[in-house]
Amino acid sequence: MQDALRQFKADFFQALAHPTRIAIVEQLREGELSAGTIIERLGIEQANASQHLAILRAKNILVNRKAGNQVFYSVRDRRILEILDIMRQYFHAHMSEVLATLRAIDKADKVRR
Amino acid sequence: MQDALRQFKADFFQALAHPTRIAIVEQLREGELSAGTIIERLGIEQANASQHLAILRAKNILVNRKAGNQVFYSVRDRRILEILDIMRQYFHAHMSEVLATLRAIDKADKVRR
DNA sequence: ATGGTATATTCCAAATATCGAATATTTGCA
DNA sequence: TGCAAATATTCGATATTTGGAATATACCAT
Repeated sequence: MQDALRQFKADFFQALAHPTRIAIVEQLREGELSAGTIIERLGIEQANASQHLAILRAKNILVNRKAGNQVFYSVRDRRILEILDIMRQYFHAHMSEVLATLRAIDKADKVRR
Repeated sequence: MQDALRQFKADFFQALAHPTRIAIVEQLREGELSAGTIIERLGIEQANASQHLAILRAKNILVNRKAGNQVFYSVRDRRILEILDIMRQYFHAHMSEVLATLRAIDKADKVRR
């Protein structure tokens, strides 16, 4: 049983373990948005967005509502947003590491060019 | 910059996206433990434990302290435990899915046998 | 019915994560 | 010094994740 709980938690974290999926959840902080709006705001590929949305749906982090042509997504449980809030405090407290991440990304960009 | 923050968050979630690593952090809830104690309590391979500990160290979720022969690990920031606490509320609220995970694991076990 | 718009799914290749076995490193002690 | 205990690292095989291209599906309007 303990194992199942841990697997459940691990699955949950795995679902959020991608910058695009974090970005999607953050976009939905204020309320539901259509898939198209999310794609537009994040500037990502349609297929890619749809795959990430499927993952978030499968883990029950998002729920969706069809309205005619469109599909509107929203965060199912506000505790998920609470977790992201704590995360924000957490990395404000450890800003130096965030900056290290930033520098690493910048360096990788330079290599790529 | 926004991207770096998201990458940082994603890395954090990724670090916790494994049942063994969740178990390790939970073991450390009450305070530091040696690597050997963690291995003993979880009943996992030494090499495997060491790899997971390395991941948690790399993401600064754990800190370690050498004392002679042994290495003691502890959770660096109690906000990490807060996040796990919220997770507990979260899956109590969604126990039916936890049970579904449990059943899925059970089923997989049966197939394996 | 036909075409257009919105979204989802499938397929494939590259990248990454995982595990156990073997090996290496560090430290304490005879 | 040399051996044993504790921990870390490397390596190779396998599994999972990821993104893009192509394709499929659902719904609406004409």
